[in-house]
Amino acid sequence: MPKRVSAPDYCVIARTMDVLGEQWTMLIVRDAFFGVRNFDDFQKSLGIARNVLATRLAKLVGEGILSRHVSEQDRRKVEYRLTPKGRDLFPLIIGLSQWGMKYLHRADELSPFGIVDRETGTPVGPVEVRSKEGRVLTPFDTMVIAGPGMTDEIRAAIPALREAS
Amino acid sequence: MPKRVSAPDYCVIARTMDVLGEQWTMLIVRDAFFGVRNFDDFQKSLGIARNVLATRLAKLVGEGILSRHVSEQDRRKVEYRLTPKGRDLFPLIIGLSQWGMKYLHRADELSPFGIVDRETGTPVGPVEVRSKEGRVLTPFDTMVIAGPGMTDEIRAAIPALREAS
DNA sequence: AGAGGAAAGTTGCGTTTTGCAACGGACCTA
DNA sequence: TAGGTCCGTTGCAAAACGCAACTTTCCTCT
Repeated sequence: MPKRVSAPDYCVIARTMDVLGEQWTMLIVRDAFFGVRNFDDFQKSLGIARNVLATRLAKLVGEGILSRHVSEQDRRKVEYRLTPKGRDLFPLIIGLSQWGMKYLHRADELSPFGIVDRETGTPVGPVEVRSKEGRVLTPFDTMVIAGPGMTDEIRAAIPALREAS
Repeated sequence: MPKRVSAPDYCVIARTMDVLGEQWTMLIVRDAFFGVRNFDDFQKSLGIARNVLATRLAKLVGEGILSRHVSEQDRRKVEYRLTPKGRDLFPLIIGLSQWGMKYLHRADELSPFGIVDRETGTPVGPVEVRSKEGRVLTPFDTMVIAGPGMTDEIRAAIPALREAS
């Protein structure tokens, strides 16, 4: 068991990173979205060390993001499939790919693949933050406010949040 | 210099994870969105080791996600601020927090803070994948298709993509 | 039934990264 | 000038990772 990287966990983002933030984890999830199911296919696709892959898959299964099924046809094979909880990572995977496409993709490169709306065949739209009414929001259009669980301890930890109290 | 974790980089998600996927990085970015600016504030807020924080900040600056400014008033202080490239991580940060809120937040817990639309004061809406026309898309509503840069090598690496060619 | 091979991990070992805490240099304040 | 603040750096121990060989279970072919 890897040591827990104890960032203060009053913020759900810190907890999320405890679950998803280890090396390789998001790439394994990406592969799962792309239809990869078996141990060896993950391993070959990623070039990850087998022991690390075993550890990561076990954690993802433990967290309920992947489920583990022994194949009926060939009981040597194990299938890892996204659970609903795992499928809810879809916007994050798409968001990562869009950010990377915008900033990490050289203009002269050709994309090896794309993710499209099955109905129209056109690429999915940009993942955005919106207001309840559907307006697209930038960071400047939002603010952090204290909730009912705010404590002095947390206020002390993130002085920048003071204004938000 | 940390060794590069060379996942095959034909996929922009892999490259993105090379930039953002190290431990602590997204938490540093989160803090930056929350208004944290200075070295010691990052360090105290996260409880991260100082040497690792120094390494991460240097990388984020090198990648153009944060910019580094020496304060005019007090030249000991250094300010790290999000660049436009960094601000474009907004949907990812919000997406992480929403996923965590849905799956990692106990029902009996009180939220210490929330992110709201500055105009209406209401929480931001869910980060979703949408079609060009605005329909919300699940993974089942989308598919992966081969692009102009698809090669046999890549097809071999991700057999599950075969159907997509 | 037996040989060969495929699939999913496991183990041992050397390298790399992280955590910790003390230290250093530059700068500000009194 | 003395003391304190802020941003890192350094040295060392502990943990995680990469590599590659190995084990186990099960399938296939003869």
